[in-house]
Amino acid sequence: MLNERTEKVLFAIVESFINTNEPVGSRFITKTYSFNLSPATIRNIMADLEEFGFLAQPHTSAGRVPTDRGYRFYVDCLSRYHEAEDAFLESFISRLEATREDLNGLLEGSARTLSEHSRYLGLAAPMKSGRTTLNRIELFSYRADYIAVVLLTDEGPIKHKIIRAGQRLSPKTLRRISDYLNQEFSGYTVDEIRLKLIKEMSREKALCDILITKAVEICREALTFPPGEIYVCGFSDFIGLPDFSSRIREIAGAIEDKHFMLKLLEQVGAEVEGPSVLIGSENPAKEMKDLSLVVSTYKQGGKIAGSIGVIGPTRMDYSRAIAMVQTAARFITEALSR
Amino acid sequence: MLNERTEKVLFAIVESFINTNEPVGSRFITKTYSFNLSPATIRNIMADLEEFGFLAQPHTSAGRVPTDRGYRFYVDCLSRYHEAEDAFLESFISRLEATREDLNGLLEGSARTLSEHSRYLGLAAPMKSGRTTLNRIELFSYRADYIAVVLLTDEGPIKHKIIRAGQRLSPKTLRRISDYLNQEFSGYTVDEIRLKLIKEMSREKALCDILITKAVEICREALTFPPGEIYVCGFSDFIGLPDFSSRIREIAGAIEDKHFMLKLLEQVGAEVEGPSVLIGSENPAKEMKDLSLVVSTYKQGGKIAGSIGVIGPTRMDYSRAIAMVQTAARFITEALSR
DNA sequence: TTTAGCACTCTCGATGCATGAGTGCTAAAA
DNA sequence: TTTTAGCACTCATGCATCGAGAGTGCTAAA
Repeated sequence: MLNERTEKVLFAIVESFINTNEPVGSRFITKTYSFNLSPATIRNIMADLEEFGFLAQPHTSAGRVPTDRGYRFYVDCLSRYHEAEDAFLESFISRLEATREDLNGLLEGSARTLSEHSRYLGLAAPMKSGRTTLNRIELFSYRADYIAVVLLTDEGPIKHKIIRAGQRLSPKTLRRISDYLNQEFSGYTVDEIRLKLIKEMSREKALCDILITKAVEICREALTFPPGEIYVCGFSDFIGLPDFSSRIREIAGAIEDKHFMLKLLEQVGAEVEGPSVLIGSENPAKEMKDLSLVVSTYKQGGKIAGSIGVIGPTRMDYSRAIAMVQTAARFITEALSR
Repeated sequence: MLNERTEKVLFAIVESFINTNEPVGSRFITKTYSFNLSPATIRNIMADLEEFGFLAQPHTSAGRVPTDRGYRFYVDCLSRYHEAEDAFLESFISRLEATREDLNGLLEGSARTLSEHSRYLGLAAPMKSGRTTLNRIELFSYRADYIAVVLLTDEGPIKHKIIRAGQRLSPKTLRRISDYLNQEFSGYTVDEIRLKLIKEMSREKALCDILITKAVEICREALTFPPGEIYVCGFSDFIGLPDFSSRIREIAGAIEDKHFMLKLLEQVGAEVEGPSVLIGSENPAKEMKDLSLVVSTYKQGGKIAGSIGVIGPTRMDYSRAIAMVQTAARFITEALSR
């Protein structure tokens, strides 16, 4: 559909726009790149590219600006001949290393590193809690009639919750309850446990064992998680980008909404292996219509354990962003598997 | 210094500016309030107020705008004859009630309620972790050579941390270590424990008890907390306020910096009882120079346990804000003491 | 097929001008 | 002595105009 020369020009235009954030004109291209073509020729090519929907003009007599389709072409090109600037990645990785020792902070640290190096928004989130595997569950009595439930998951992050017991339970009872829960449920994912709980409830009725009833009850309540964690870093740099200004409010709202962000990450990263890129209107949510998203999943024990990525303006530096997200994902995967 | 009429005019001007966010002129005042004075008289009064530093003019022929000193006067007036609109507070309190059941989410819920009702930034933070009282400490082995430490505090929030043990410890050893730690340290504040640890370290050397050595080591590491929690809600509404636009970047940066915010809350709320108000340049930090802060502390068991408040533009609705912060603080205090 | 040349379009910044809101001052009224 | 009416003055704002500059599309020549 496009000959090689046309592709090169398109690539150059997208690249220029990413760097300058100004509509790029025909003369600029001839000066900056050595195609050995006159501006007039470039103009002809540009007209073609506009016709095909890769470029757009903000107004007559302005230069051209990439459309989402233009970016898409650019990104697809990148993945071919892109090995990323090693020198840069070096510093990025060494910064990531700092987060390794602290399993708690691994995700947050990665998100922060990502945002600091890209100046976009850094994101990290473990998979929907339903898929995490329960490693251990512990119960302590707390205050008069509360129970503190601590869930250790295989994926690293601990979750805790304080729930109301309704009555005072002796340490011994608690221990027996937690022993029972551990024996029954550890090693299963939260989703599986939910299923088992339902079965358990019918069996329990037959047994009429008050201890088990209590245990099941506690477990049920402990598994109703709050929104779920997500780490979002780099807000201030991101919000200061000249690209939005007008829509700041709306965008800030979307970013602040953790449910929204989690859903987004989940939808995008769910099944794909490497980093995937969503450009502008390719995004499922309209709040994101002039933002782009680069996400990758990380794994643990062969299973997808969560996702990590960046959000930037559509004219983001995809080359770097992709390299960074990929590196970060590999890094986390590796850190988790030690 | 100011006669009663002058004070009333000043009050009216500040109030008008808070409502309209426009420099207020003499005619506007005569129309809106019934002082039965001509614009000319109001102008004279305004000139006096400007001379005293309560008002300022953005430029000749603009109306007057309150200075920080003007706001200060206004706020001091408020505290005299202000009981707040009960109808509004009613809905606020009922919204707060929803957060009561969940001790985990109490602070976050309050911050969110605060921000939703004020449209400013809602803040909540427990006191510097040094002052929290350790209720219980629990250890589990996790993975090969990690230990998950769970600290239950009297104040409600649980803290957890995963630390590297350096070697595999049997459940039995762990239990003995945690028994020892609980026996020695529960009931003390984190600061006190740090002190005790130092003493312990010298004693331990004498005893040469490898178990105690290990215990002390673990405890030391577990007590080095990350930044500390702070809940900040309502970013998007706040950032959308017309007052900043230009300084968004700087302000967003300050807000995102948790260390900064914690320090701010601590400095301000530290010792005072009721809600305290810092207006514009009264703030210790220059990033906050055209923001105002309304903070109050909440208590638990008679001790100050943390602070809660809102941040808004200097022209914020102080009357409402103060009432809300006060109510929220009382609410939390009450919820914690049940 | 490429390119030079040219007319055309549109943005952007500067300039000038009228308008209106608001002030300060002065002198008269209360 | 205090209040007010009147008036001259200031300044931001909006609007229209204008020229410069950047960039385009088209045509005709290379």
